[in-house]
Amino acid sequence: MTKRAMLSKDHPCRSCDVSAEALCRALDVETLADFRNQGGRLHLTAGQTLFHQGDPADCVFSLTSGVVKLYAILSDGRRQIVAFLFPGDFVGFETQQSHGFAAEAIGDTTLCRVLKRRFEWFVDHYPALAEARYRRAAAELAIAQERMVTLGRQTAAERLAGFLSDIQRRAGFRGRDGANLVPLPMSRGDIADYLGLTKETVSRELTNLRKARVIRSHSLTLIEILDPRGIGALACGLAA
Amino acid sequence: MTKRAMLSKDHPCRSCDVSAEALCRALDVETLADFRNQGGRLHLTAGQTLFHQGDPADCVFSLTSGVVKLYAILSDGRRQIVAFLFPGDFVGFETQQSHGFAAEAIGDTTLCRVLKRRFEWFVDHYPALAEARYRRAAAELAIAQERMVTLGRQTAAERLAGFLSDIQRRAGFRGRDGANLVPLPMSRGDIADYLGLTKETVSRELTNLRKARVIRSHSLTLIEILDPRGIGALACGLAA
DNA sequence: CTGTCCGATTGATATGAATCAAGTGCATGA
DNA sequence: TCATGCACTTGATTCATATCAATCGGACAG
Repeated sequence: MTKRAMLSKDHPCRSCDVSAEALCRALDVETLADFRNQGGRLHLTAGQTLFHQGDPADCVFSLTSGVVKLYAILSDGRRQIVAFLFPGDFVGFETQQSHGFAAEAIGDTTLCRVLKRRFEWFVDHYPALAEARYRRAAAELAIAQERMVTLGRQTAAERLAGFLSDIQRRAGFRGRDGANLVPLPMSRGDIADYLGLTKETVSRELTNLRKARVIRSHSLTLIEILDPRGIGALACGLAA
Repeated sequence: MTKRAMLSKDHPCRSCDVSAEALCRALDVETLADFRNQGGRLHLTAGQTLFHQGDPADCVFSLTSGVVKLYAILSDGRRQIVAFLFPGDFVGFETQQSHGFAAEAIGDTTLCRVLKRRFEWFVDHYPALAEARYRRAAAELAIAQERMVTLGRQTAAERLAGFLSDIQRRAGFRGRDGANLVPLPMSRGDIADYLGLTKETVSRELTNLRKARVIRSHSLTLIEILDPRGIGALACGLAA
């Protein structure tokens, strides 16, 4: 690629269809050209691990397509999924030397990878990137604190309703008939480990929502929200 | 106070006995003098509210003495304490206009308060402060993620053991006889709402630890850890 | 001292979700 | 087309923790 192309609007990062919130959006075109030369693309298929708990944390990642789960495993096999990462999400806030959590792809996934040292050089030299990184960390913190409320004090039905709302907000889309569609690319077991429940309970609560005509299943991995109000009310713990 | 005093090692912020991790430590003496003029001290007594859920978030705070609880209340009264704040801790990472959580003093408390706009001016002009703020936010995020594991997947006994370890690390001290002392200034109900349990369960589990000779109570608000290994093993979910 | 109050403890019982145990149904390959 | 496997669903039962209900005990006022 010519230098001209690197600096143009045709720069590959500019055509990246990742969400507008991706950290690299904080960089202007010329900086982006430099930045891009630092990293590489990474493809993962379903079930492949990006890193394990305890691995050295020497890279940062930006998710461009697919979904990744971030999780901890306790000594006896209990698992807690700390976050599902969607396109535009960033991995690499940890200031420690090693990853406190494992990361694994759910389905095909593409990421941009940059050496953490290099990334930090950019952060030091481009205040807008530092600012964007801080804002993302603060936003993640707020999300994590909300999740404490869910995990500590909500019932199974409330957790699931909240989960569907969240996914709808982050990855939901409209069908051609205007249907409120929510993709569930992760397994019931993954949802359970995200919500602090078992897969059986997740399954049962989905059935309840279905029977209450609040949702409708198009397939195992695609549901439709028929009653957004109902979901919202449940998620807030307002309904009985 | 003379300008000379403001710039000297005798600057009041320098004699502040807050932990070395306080954000203001990122500022040098001269900057600190400017910074100090922006804010004020705030004293709260037991049970006083610093701010409510939904209040405008126009100030940031640094805790210099005492303990504060940060919590959410659901519509039916369920409560989740998201964090206990100790001296050196910072409040004000939220990027939203309003507080997502309420903050209330547990016992007598002193805080430094700075208008958020002013604080942000300092952040923009002193990269070391921006860096320190980011690192604190990232550290809080890691703590929050660990807490998801606790709240989602640990048993009552594990949660309590982990809690005692945490408090010991943050606020524990040695008795004159070398005893491993842990202050518990918050009520059993507060501990319960922090751990996603009830006060009765907290009380019972404390009794179990006492009977197992893992801890000893000096008073309601001061316990001694007799068997740190035991506590540690339980906290990790290693013991039966 | 003594009574009162309020948080903590302890006990009895209830319950939501986990666990254990079959099915069901869809996708995949022979 | 049919077997095979796997994830999901559904049902029966158990269990950890919540809830309900007495005490207990230290702090404090009178």
